[in-house]
Amino acid sequence: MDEKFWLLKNCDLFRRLTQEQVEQVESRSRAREFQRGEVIYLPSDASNSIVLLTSGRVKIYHLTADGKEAVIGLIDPGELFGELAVFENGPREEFAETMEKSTAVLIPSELVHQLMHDHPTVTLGVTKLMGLRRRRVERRLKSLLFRSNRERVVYLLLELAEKYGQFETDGVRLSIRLSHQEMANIIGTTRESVTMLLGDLQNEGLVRIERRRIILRNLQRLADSIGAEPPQLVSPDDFGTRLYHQVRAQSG
Amino acid sequence: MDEKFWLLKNCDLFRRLTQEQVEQVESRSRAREFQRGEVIYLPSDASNSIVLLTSGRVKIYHLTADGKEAVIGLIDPGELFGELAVFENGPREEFAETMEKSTAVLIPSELVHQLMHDHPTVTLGVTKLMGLRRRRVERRLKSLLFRSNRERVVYLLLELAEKYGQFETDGVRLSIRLSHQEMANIIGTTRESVTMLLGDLQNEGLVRIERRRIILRNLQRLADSIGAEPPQLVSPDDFGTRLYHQVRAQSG
DNA sequence: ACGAAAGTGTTATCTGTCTCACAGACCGCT
DNA sequence: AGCGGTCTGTGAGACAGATAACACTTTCGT
Repeated sequence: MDEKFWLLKNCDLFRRLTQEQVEQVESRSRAREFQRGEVIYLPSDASNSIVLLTSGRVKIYHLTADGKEAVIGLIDPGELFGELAVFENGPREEFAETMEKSTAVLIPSELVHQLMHDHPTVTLGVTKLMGLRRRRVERRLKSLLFRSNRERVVYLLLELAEKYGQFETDGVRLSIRLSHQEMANIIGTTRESVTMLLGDLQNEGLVRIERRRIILRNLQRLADSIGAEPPQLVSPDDFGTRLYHQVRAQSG
Repeated sequence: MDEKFWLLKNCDLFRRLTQEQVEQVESRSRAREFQRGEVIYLPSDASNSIVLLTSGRVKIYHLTADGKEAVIGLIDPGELFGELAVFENGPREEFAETMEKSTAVLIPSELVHQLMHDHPTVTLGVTKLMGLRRRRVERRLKSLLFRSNRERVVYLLLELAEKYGQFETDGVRLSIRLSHQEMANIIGTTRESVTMLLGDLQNEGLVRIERRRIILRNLQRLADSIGAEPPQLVSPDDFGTRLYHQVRAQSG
């Protein structure tokens, strides 16, 4: 079996399909490799397929009139994106761009449509996906409205910890590397402010930065400092990550 | 037939149900009237039902640590809300509060669950709803990140025009009345700034304000002034509004 | 391993927005 | 019609954050 589709078979959404249906999805989808910084789709594209990321990382963003990137979300291996295509086939509204070398499977939206029609679990899965992602965006919205830059940075760190945090002896290490500019694009501020604020947090002993890796020394104290709940860390062997490493082990 | 449920029968989501099923929904749901400013649910509530607004207007918001309302969205008659309850029955995250005297039907989420199971169209409807609302939030997010207060106000006006705008001889009138404070809570700024900026826009001839009603003199010019697309106005006889007036005519 | 490109750290200056404070307008009630 | 409460308008002062400009460091491709 083609290893490129390994993830497909095991993706939440398609797990319950019959062998036959999986083969149909495989045959009608195409896998593609993208270099770092390549655009997977852009706003003027007709949205006739949804995308499953199999390795790498993707950012979804809008471009403002003066050329700034307003990042809406990050996508990790095992996650679907561009799924609004299921309902509309007009142009999309956002950019999807790889942040590192990545591979993705493009699934025609008619196919998904058909699967949803035949297979209630698929529909349910899509609904759940939308719901979860919507909640994520709503949380982001609330953590930006009325918030100072410091609060935004801390929120971002906590949010990242939830998804990428790994417990270590001296705190929680974020297994993702973002440039200050990229962080600024997520929280709507400038690169300089991010630099300064991370410096402050380091001086206060709340975080430590070593070779562009961020370690949160004390999750609780960090959360307290902005009156938020400390996040529930997703265990490092969660679904997406597990698959990711398995696939890498196979292909490496 | 109980007039309170008239909307239920004709709501997008339930339109395709059998007579029997509609009756089931009716019998297991309860309609309630709320005064202006009443809270329909709050974050600590268990989310065991979803809500259909039949008249009035509701705001969905989060409360920040220092007591500010971060408004996530407005709900109009015919719209469902609190629908994330379908997936989780932990506590909710937001407040739902009426902005005027309203009536709403509370539908137990197990019931919706069951309907979704039996009736693929219902699932599809819920999915569509989630997707659309997510897109709305994402647009909001992008129109707040990196945006000055002026841009935010203009965005808000354009967004309101899309939903509440009615063509008149001298421009587009917004058929919704929001206080400056309420607008500020939507775009994450202060009441004073909204007052000033609306004043500016009026001086520039872009809007006119008469007795708390806002008229956008020139949609195109307004949109141009912040490098945005002028919105596609939903015709005033759209689904929700139409039903709203029908119901009011019946009960009046 | 080297050089170019990308990312970081830091400063001085300038500007938009928040805060606080108050006066006046309007609105809904009885 | 009148009154109380909620909204609107405006200004002065303080401050967070944007901007711009630069030196330094790290990373990555070949």
